[in-house]
This record gives sequence, structure tokens and C-alpha cells, in this order.
Amino acid sequence: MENKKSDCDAVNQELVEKIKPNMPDMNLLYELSDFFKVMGDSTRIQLLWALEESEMCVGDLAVLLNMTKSAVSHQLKVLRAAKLVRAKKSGKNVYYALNDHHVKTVFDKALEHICE
Amino acid sequence: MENKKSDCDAVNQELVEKIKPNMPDMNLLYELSDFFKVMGDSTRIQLLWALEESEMCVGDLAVLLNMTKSAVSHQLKVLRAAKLVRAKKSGKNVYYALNDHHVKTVFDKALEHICE
DNA sequence: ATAATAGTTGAACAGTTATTCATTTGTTGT
DNA sequence: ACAACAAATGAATAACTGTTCAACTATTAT
Repeated sequence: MENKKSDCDAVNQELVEKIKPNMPDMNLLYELSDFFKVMGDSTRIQLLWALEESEMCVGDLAVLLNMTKSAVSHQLKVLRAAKLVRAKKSGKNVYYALNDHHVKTVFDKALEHICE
Repeated sequence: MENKKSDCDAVNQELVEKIKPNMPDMNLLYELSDFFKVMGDSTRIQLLWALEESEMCVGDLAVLLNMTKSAVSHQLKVLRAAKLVRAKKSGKNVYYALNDHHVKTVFDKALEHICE
């Protein structure tokens, strides 16, 4: 039996019971919200947008976004953990590229909400 | 002249200068990241998912998600501020409904990334 | 070898955020 | 008018997050 945290009874118990089994697995919801958490930062959005134009090394991204290399590197690490970008070392430089063609379509759909 | 925060020079100056004018307005990027910030919480994702099934009052949402009415109400306020849901008072109850048909498509595109 | 450069990393700090708790508002039924 | 209930709210707390700073690794050039 699951422990009750709710502090009230259902008004429309029948509806609640009907919907309950349709709710997706909690793990999927966590994955979804984690994905959006990664997108929910303007620096990371900038990085993704820039990398949509062209793959680039950390220093160039730092100049483009007017940030320190360190700050950029930290955020690229987050994007890498989310498998949204991939890194490729070339000499002293590390080139980052988009790893997921779905990002652009997610942007587009989000913009439809914003620009309505 | 914009103040420089970056702590290095561009490796590929030409590329940076080519991409710079293609970067979208900062205000748009903030709107985008704010939108994703709202989606980046598992409670709010649950609420949106539930409301996709049916409009519901606060108490029923609390029972369905096993949370307190207060916690649900706080998060609904965030969703309302983001214009993702709308509220309709009916007697003692307040019924919430999705306000944006784009949410589902954003979910779907995000799931394509997650489930690849 | 040494110096210079590109990038990464960890700790620290300030700012933000989600839930809890107690209180308040508004509505219905008696 | 009063009790009961639904929902909203504000303050408080704990947990989390992004940037900075300093230190470190790895690669290249002299």
C-alpha cells in the first residue's frame, strides 16, 4: 500500500481512478523533467543554438557568448551528460557538436507556444 | 562597445564573426529557457500530463499525484503564470485545464530524444 | 626541458526553487 | 451567523544551480 501524502479526499473519485492507470511511469517523468531542466538555462540554450550553426571549440564558444572558458566548459559538461552534444579532441582544442537532431524540433515546438 | 567577459581570443575568428549575427535576440533566448524551466520539474510535468487526460480540480490533482493541495496549488500558479493552464472557478472548486495544445507536441519531441 | 595555450575540474558563493506549515479567503450548507 | 470545505498565500527551510576563481592536465612550440 502506498503511503498517503495527500491531505484531502477526491471530489471526483471515479475520474481519479480512471486516470491513475493512464499516468506514465515515474522514471519516464523524471527523464522528461531532467531533459527540460537541461534546456532550462539561457547559457545552454545559447550553446545549443550556436552549435546548430557549426561545430566549435570551447574558446570560440566562449568568445561568441562572451563568457569565460570555464563557465562554458562547465555547461558543456552538462550538455554532454545529457547526450545533447559530443566532444572531439583535435590537438589542443576540443570541438563540440550537436549530438541530437531532435533538439531543433523541440525548440521549434516551444517557440510555437511562446510566439502565439 | 560591449564589455568583454571572455578570457581568451577566438581560434577561428572568422567563424565566430560569421555566426554572431545569426544568434537570436537575447530576450527570445530568455523566453525559451524560462519556458523549459517551467517544464523542468517532475511535479509540473505530472500536472500537465494529468490535465491532458481531463480538466480537474485542485483536490483531485492532489489525490492523483499524492501531494498536498498546497504544493499542487503552488505549482499550478507557476503553470498559470506561464500560460500553460487556465483556471475556472465552479462553486468551492477550481478546475484547471490545459491552455496550450503545443505542450503535447513538445513532450513528444522530447521523448524522441530520450527514447532513442 | 620549458613556456605557452586549451580545456577541465573542484570548492565556494550567491541566487533560486520546491515543499511544508500556518493562516486566510471565498463558497456552500445548516 | 456559523461550521465545513476548497483553494490560495506568505514565510521559512532545505536542496539545488550557475558562475567565479584557482589549480591542474594535456598538447604544442621553442
